[in-house]
Amino acid sequence: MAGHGARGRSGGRPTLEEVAARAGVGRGTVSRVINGSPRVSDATRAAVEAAVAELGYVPNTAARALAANRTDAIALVVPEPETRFFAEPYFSDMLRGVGAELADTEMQLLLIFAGSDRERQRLAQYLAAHRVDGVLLVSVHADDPLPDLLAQLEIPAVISGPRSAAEALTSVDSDNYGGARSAVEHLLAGGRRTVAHITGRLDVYGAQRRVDGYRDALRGAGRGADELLVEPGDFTEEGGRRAMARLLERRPGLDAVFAASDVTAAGARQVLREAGRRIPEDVALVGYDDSAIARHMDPPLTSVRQPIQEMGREMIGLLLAEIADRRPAPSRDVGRRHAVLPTELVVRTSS
Amino acid sequence: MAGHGARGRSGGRPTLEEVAARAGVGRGTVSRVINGSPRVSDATRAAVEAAVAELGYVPNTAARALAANRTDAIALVVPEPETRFFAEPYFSDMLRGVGAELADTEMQLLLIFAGSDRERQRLAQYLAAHRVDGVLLVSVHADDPLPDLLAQLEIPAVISGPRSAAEALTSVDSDNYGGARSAVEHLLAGGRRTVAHITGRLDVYGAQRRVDGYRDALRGAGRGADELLVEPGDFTEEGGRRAMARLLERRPGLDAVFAASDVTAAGARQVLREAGRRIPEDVALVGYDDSAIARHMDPPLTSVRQPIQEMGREMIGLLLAEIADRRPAPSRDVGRRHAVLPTELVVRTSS
DNA sequence: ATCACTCGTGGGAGCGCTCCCACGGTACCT
DNA sequence: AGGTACCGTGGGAGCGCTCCCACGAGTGAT
Repeated sequence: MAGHGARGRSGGRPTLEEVAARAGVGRGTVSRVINGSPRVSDATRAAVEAAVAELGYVPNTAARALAANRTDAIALVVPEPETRFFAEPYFSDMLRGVGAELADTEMQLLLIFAGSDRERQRLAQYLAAHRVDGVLLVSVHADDPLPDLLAQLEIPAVISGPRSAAEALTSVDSDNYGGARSAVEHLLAGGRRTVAHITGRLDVYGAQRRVDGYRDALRGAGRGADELLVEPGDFTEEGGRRAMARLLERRPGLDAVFAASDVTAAGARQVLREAGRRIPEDVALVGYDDSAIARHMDPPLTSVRQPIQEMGREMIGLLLAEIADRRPAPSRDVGRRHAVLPTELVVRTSS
Repeated sequence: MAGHGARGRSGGRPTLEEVAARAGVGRGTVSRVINGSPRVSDATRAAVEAAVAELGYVPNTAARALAANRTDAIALVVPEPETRFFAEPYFSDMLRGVGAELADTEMQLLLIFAGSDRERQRLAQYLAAHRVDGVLLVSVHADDPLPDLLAQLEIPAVISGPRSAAEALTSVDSDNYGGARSAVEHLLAGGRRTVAHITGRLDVYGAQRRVDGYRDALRGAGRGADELLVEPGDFTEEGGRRAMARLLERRPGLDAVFAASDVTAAGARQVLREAGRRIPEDVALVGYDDSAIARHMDPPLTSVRQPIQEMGREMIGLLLAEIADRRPAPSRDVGRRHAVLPTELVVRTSS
C-alpha cells in the first residue's frame, strides 16, 4: 500500500493535490481537513484522512508558510556566551520545559545566537523579515535594545527575567524576592544573628529583587538593615571570594551568608575555610540556583531552587497565546502578562 | 529613503520583483545577484546591490525553500533528557561551537527533541518530509534506530559519539582512548602503583574506548591487567559510590582511581572519604569531562577535558560539506568521515 | 411554489522565489 | 562577410499551499 505518489520531481513526497485525487475530493477540502476546519462533512473528512494515511502525506511547511504568511516557528534567542543563561542548570532545564510544551504543537523551535555583532545583525534581519511567529528572550541585559526592537516590530515575544518592574514585554520570572526571603528566614530560624548577603550583578533586576527579599526578611524579624552586611558580587566565583573577604574584614562576627548564586557561594566558602571558619558550625551558607555545584559542594550547599523547567513551559504558553491573539485581529491587544513562579528552598548541610 | 515598498498585503516587505524594478533589471538578474552567481556584469550587480540596500530587501525563506526544494535549515536532534548530553558542560559547549560555525552561513538551527514516542514520531515525519537539509545527532544509544533511518532516507547527518568502530554515519568524537590513556599515565608517572578504573555505561562506545585506554596505559607501563581493578559504573554519582565501595573491598590497597566521568568521581570521592582515605595523599583521583563539578570539588579534581566546542564546529563543518556534496550530484558519494579530536588532561590537586 | 439562507464543496488566483529557456549583443574564428 | 560561440539578461512556468469566491443542494420561512 505504500510507495504511491512517487512521481513529480520533488523527491516523491505526495502533495495536497494527490491526496485530493485519491480521496476523490477537491484540493480545498483536503486543506480544510488538514487544518481542522469544522466546515467538512464527517464522511468527507474520513475519506481524506484515509487518503492522507495511505499516502503518508505530510504538509510542505515552506508552501504553507509562503501562502499563509506565517512560519509556525518560534525563535529562542540566546544572548551568549558568558551570560548566566548558559550556566548549568539553567539552559538545559529551560529547554526541557520549552520542548515539553512545544511537543503538543506544530511549532518548531529555532535556536538563534545573538552574541557577536554579526549575529545580532542577522537576528535583526530575521525579525524584520518576520521569519518567526514569535520570540523567546532569555536573560537579556538591562540595556539590550532587542526587546524594544521586538516591541516596535510588533513581534510576539516573551522574556524570562524581566529587565525591570515595568517590563514592557510579557515576562516570566521566578520569585526572586520570595526565594531570597525564604533563604534568610531559614537562616534566622536556625538561630543565626548576623546574616550577610553577597549580591548578584545589580544591573540584573532579579539580583535587585533578591536584595529586597534579604532586607525585608531581616526587617520582618525586627532587625534593622546593617548595610555593611551587604556586599556587591557579580554571580561569579571570584566575585564571591572578593566579597567574602571584605565582609569578614568588616564584620568578622558574622554567622551566616546568603549568596546570590551557588557559584558565588563556592567562592565565599573557599575564603571562609581559609579564614578557619567551619561550615555550618561557625558560618551558615546558602546559595541560589540549586545547581550541580550545590549538590557536590563540601558540605552540600543549601540553595534556592528556581522552577526553571516550569518557566520554560510558561513562556511557551504565554507566547503561543500571544501569537494566537494576534492572528485574527492585530488590534486587539491582550495586555502584557507577567508570570512569577514560586521558588523552593533546598536545605542541605551548609546551613 | 526608507519606507518604500510598503505595498502588497504581506506586511510591506519588499520582494524580488520590487528590487528588480528599482534597479531597472529583471527578476532573474536580481536572483542571480542575491545568490552570488558569477554570470552578472559588475555594473548590474552594483545597481542591484544598491536597490537591495535602499529597500532593505531580505529574501523570503519560505518562497526560496518552496522553489528550490531545500530548506537552509539543519536539525540538532536532542535525544533527551537523562542522557549525558544534557549534562554540563556538554550541551552548552557544543551549542557554542555549533553556533559559532553556523554564524558564517545562511543556515538556521532547529532544535528537535526526540525523547518521548510522540516526539520521535514527529521527528520521523519531519525527516520524511525533508524539512531540513541535514541532521546533527548527539549521544544516541547503541540501539537507537534513528541513525539507520537517516541513512535510509539519505539525509546528510553527522553523529557525535559514534556507536561503534564501524559507525555508518559521518562522525565526530573526542579521543576517548587517548584521554583515558593520558589520565592513567599521569597517575603512574606520579608514582601510583595500583590504579583502578570505574567505567561508564559500557553500551556507550566512548566508555569502552576509555577502558581500552586504561588497559593499554597499564600494559605500556609493564603492568599486567588486574581485572579486579575494573569496576563497571554508569556515569552517575550513585554508580560511582557503588563501584568505589566494591573496589575498596576487593583491593583495599589501591592508591589511584580513574573514573569515567566527574560525577562518577564525585561519588567515588565520597566513599573514599568515608573510608578514611585522604585525597590525594592516600588515593589519587582523576575524572572525565572537566565539568564545573571538577573545578569545585574538594580537592579540585584532575580531569580529562574534551574539546566539545571544537566538536560542535567540526560537526557543522562535516555536515555542511556533506550537504553541499549532495546538492549537484546525488550519486557522488564522499565516503564517511570520522573525525577524532584530541583531549587534554587538566591537572588539579586530586592527583 | 418562491425566496433567502446556510452548508459543504471545487477550484482559480496568488504567495515570492528558483530554474531554465530564449534572446540580442559582442567577440572570435574561418 | 558569414558563421559559431558565449555572455548577460528577461521573463514564463511552476514549487505546494491557503484564501476566498462561486456554485449546487438542502432547509425553512413566506
